[in-house]
Amino acid sequence: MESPVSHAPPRITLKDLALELGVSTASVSNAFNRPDQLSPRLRERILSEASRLGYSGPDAKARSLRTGRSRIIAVVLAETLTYSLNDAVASELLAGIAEVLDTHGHTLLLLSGRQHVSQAPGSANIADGFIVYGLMPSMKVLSDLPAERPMIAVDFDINERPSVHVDNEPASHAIATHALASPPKRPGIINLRLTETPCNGRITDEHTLLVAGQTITRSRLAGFHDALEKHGFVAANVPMWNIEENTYEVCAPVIAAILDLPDDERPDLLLCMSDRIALTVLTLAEQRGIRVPEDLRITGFDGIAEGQNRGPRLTTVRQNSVEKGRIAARMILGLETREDRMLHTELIIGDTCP
Amino acid sequence: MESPVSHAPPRITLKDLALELGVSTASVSNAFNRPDQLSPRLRERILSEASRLGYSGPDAKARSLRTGRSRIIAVVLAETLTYSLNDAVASELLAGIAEVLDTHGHTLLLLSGRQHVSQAPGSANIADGFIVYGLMPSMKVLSDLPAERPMIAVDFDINERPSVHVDNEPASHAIATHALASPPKRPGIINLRLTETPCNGRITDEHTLLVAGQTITRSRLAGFHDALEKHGFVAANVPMWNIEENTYEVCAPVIAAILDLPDDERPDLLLCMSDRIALTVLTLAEQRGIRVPEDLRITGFDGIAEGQNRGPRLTTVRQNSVEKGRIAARMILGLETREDRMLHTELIIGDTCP
DNA sequence: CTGAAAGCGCTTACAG
DNA sequence: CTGAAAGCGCTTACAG
Repeated sequence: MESPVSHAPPRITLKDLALELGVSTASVSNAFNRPDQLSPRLRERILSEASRLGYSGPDAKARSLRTGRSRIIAVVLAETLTYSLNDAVASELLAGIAEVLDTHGHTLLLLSGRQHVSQAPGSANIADGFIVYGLMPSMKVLSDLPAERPMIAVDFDINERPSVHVDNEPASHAIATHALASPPKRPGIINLRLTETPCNGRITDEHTLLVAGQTITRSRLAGFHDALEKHGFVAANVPMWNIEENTYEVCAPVIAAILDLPDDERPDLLLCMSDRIALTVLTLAEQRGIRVPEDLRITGFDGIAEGQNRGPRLTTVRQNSVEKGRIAARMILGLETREDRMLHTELIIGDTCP
Repeated sequence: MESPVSHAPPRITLKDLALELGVSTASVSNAFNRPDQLSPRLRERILSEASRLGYSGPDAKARSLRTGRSRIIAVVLAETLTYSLNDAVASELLAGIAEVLDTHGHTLLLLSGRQHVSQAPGSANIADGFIVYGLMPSMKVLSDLPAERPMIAVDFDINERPSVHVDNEPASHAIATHALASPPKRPGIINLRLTETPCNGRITDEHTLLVAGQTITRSRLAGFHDALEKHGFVAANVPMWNIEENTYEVCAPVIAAILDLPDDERPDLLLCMSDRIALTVLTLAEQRGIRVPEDLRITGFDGIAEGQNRGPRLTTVRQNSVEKGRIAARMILGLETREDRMLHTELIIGDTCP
């Protein structure tokens, strides 16, 4: 803190410190890493001298090379970091991961599957393990990671690697069943990233959907469709829209177009694949004087705080993203057996679809 | 990807690869790092053999030791990671930082000033530079960081280090002036982390406030007080409450107590130091049938999306947290001169205090 | 409890 | 364009 930002920083090393003190480098190392390997007296002397000379402990680069471990766990996010950091669900996942890593002396490195192009060799392989969140735009990102280190997939699958999921299909089946208990005239579905090629708007026959098993949104759709069929609707006839990115800005135009349909075409129930989508529907409906739930019922998915700490409260399905993160982190650290996990969700009946 | 999680991973090194190919280690290194240092033919041969043998590039631990640079920038957050990741303002800052780092081939390591206790030597000093966000609970966190590497303070100050701020005092002066243009009967202020000892509720004479210059909320308070005095109020008589953590859960009880005051004691204008606080006031007011803005006017601070993409829209001051992050990141990378910066804010007149 | 020594896996002048 | 060699700063058996 004291030292100014100088051009020739007198970087002091463990060896310098040992020399200065007239002890071996082993003792200095032990003073920092294994207190039981030397006398408290000597340890004290070493630490105080270190502090005096501005030596703040062994260099992490050298230590990680020597020990083969960095105590860093990387989280690889399918989306851009900018998006992920501002998405409530991703943030909760990261919070759960960070909580466990922190408790166990590890730190969190953020990587994106949508990096800037060039990206030379990359510092990714400094990490001791990888938690991969969401369907990667390219599998190359993953194959560049060192295969011998542990890797956990969250919300999608990687060959031979354990994954952590929530029960997407039962969850969306449950919420759709709840919504359909009082029959809508014109149900509609707003999907999230479900088409093979980008589509931000109505899904038509032109579009190919991602294959089941590839994305969780396909499972959510299956749950909706099954419930619709059971309630006498022909699933294929229920209109669907697609949203490319789970942000207000990207959702808004698609939803505006839906809400601006003539009264006799406008859906009176919208099953949304995320709370972000549902909240955007809610805001735009309020702006238009469309009454929720009288004229339009809305359901979400995720159970984020923003949908609950407000009025009207969102009817949704809560997934415990924090716990998802904790489990993934514990598996990476070897505190929990590395095997596929499936978390349960909880139906929350709010005001937007009582 | 193929290889199973085995117990004895046949970790291959650059040297092994060189041996296998019958070339020098320098050539292999150059194949990955400096394409111009060898023939395209040889480079191709090296890369394809590497790929065949499952060598995914030079080990980052060794490279960072050798070069002295890790291409990792650490962000040290004053709050817990769990809190910071779920806070909109912190997330925007991180997004701005990540955007710039990503563009320039760097990655982001998250550290917290409120770590788990023991935390041995720590991997913090693996980073090439440090962006420190918010007043640290203890300065020890900072003095443990290597002093010779660049460090930027955001939203607070560190001796001898450049800082990035927004114009807190003018901003809160401006929004208070706007609010006071139509005179309230009973104005009140809800502060954020302003007391020396924790206080979640009404601030009384018992409490000592943090010193000016130590925290941005003190500057915000100065702006409020100055505007109040100019409008004929005795600042010292305006009731103040304090919130310990900028989350709905922590805000709610304090705000509930304020709103449940008898009608003739309840403030009719609440100047809040964050949008999170203001939004919580809004939600709890709606639940109680208190009309906003007729019975109660509310102002926020930050300009987060959640306060704007909804109805009624929050009246607030927008700070560009993303840009704050971008600037800090550019300074750390040496893309911008390392000097104190002050960003301007923008008054947003929403529906909660027209 | 201490000290001398090897080596983690790279990159980079340097000489050819 | 290529190859031999030094060394980044540590930790860890190992012998004393």
